[in-house]
Amino acid sequence: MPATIDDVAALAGVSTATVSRALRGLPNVAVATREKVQRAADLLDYVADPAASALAAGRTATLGLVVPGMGRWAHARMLEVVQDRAGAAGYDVLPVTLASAAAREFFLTRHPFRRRVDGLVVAEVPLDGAELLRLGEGRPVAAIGLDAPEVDTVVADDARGIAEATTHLLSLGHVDIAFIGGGSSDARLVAPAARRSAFTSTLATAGIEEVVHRVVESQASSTGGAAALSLLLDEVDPPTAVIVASDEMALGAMEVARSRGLDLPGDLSVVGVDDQPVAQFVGLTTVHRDVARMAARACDWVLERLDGSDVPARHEVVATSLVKRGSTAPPRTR
Amino acid sequence: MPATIDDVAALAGVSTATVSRALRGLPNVAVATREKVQRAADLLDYVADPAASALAAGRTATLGLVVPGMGRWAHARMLEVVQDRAGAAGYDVLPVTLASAAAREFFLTRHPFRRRVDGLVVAEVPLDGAELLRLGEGRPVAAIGLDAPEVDTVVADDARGIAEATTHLLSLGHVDIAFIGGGSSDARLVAPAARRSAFTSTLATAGIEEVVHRVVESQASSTGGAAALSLLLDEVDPPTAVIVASDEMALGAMEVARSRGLDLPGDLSVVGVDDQPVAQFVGLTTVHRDVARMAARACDWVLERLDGSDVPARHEVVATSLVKRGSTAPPRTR
DNA sequence: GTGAAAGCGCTAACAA
DNA sequence: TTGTTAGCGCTTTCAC
Repeated sequence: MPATIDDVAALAGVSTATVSRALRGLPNVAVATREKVQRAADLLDYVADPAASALAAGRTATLGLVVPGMGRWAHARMLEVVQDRAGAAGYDVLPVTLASAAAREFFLTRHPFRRRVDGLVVAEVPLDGAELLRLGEGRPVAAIGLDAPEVDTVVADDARGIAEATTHLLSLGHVDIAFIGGGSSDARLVAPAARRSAFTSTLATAGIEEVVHRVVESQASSTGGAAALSLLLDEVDPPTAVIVASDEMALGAMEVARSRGLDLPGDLSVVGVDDQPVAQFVGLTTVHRDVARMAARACDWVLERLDGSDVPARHEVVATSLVKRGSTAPPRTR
Repeated sequence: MPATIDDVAALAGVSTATVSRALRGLPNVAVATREKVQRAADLLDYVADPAASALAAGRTATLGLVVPGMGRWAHARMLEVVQDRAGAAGYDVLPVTLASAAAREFFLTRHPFRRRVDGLVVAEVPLDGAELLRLGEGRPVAAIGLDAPEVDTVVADDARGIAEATTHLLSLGHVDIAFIGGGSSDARLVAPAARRSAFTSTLATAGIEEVVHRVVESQASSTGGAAALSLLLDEVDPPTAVIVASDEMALGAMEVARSRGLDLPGDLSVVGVDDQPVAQFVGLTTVHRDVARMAARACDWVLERLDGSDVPARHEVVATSLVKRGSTAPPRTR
């Protein structure tokens, strides 16, 4: 059996309260006492039982991270970042995957996070402000990619990035551009709608009357991207350029184009979103999103509130930028 | 304040012991009583405090997952799979990243998992049998990609896959083949050494005297792959084919080759390892590893032991297979 | 089938 | 500065 606080107290010749104070670095402990306790703890290889601490203190020292899954690079990266920041502050992070509406409903009604985490960051899971508050049950919540005045939020400036991408394609001379959305047209996610409207309004304000454009929706996976582009290529007059809602989808789209014998970027320019490491290595032009920064912000905000900060909800927009690579070029004149 | 077991007991008109039994589905509870308790719990939106349960029962209902990081696709996927299996059995999963030797040392000596998880799966973190046992402290441990007779292990048949890949290149007519390893030549990881020796011995037994080959080591990232290939291409007589220890590294290598004006696969054939989804979309020939299966096995084994099973340590080798795609072709005759 | 009661190992007043 | 003493909210014998 592992040593308990009583063992340490006995060995150090002090009370358990003193051991608790000394080991947690609380003030009002004599230096000599603290050292004595520390030695005893080391000797016994003592580690406080997190469950007992949590029960007594009412804090679990863990943060919840709610994501739609680990399949997308961005979400895995967010976990890394949150683990890092939270870990430095002494918190564990408990990730949870909420992919389906059923899973979300279960979480909202059965409260598996109740008394299990001290605060949570929710990333790109379609939940509105009221739902986030319900999820939080009084604990600090920060959301990534969601629009909720009630809690801290950080979102990427997707609109700006897509507008840039659209302008880029127009300036290359494309007049027939398509947009492939990431499926989840759920209004609670800010990115999908922002991207779509940035695309259409940029084309509209470009003032080029003869620009042809179309918007299709598909699943946010490489398969989804492939399927959507297939549809577009089947049309009588396929687009010469396409903006795709994520790098994963863009890769799927590129593969379909190649397998149909298209020359990239000659026959088709492709733009993605995220700028995951792979994008660089396949030469994909993409809208860079600072995923690490978003995750760090959200995590830090939760930590701050856990530390007693009680400011009104903050909302940050993180800049995006278009990274031009080889997957975009002027359209081949037919 | 959330409802406690006492609230439920009072509302249902029974003792807390009965509530505890009823809600956990234990036997020896009258049907009527169970329903009454369930109704009270629902009404009060009651959820048992995990900390209190853990303290009282001595079980945390959470599994630890130790990985070198979330950056590689394979590890993110393993987390997904373990979350899935463990979740179905009522366990949370607490992932922990152990990248540096310092972090491993900290974990081994400070026991942050003590009383925090009931069992753990360790994936591709360089730890030997004794260290795994230390980490486990009596709890069930399953390891992925490690060689430890003391605990359950599951490894991919990397040797087989690399041998197949090598044979494939030889049969295409390559006589100058290089191997780029994943850096961690740590003997506690089985894959690196297995791959290297499979490569060299396959070439040796091929009996082709004039085959030129070299082995270099680099970091297990796209940057690492790029750097290693750069070195090889700088040599007077660069290889016509290269086997790279992961898909990420392979992508980096491909990018370097292209940026030097090489035609792929004409001037250089590339083979990766893992077969992550992206590999398909960039047409990368690669050694498929059934990551999901390995994770599921490891997780299930831990769960079984938690369930009381006490069989001797099991060791499974999961088959690999070469997936041929466009990144490999006969060498261009110079 | 159900209840009473004794902890699980720690933290946090409150005293001293 | 340190010790005493209640709990924190459950689970689990052991009676009944």
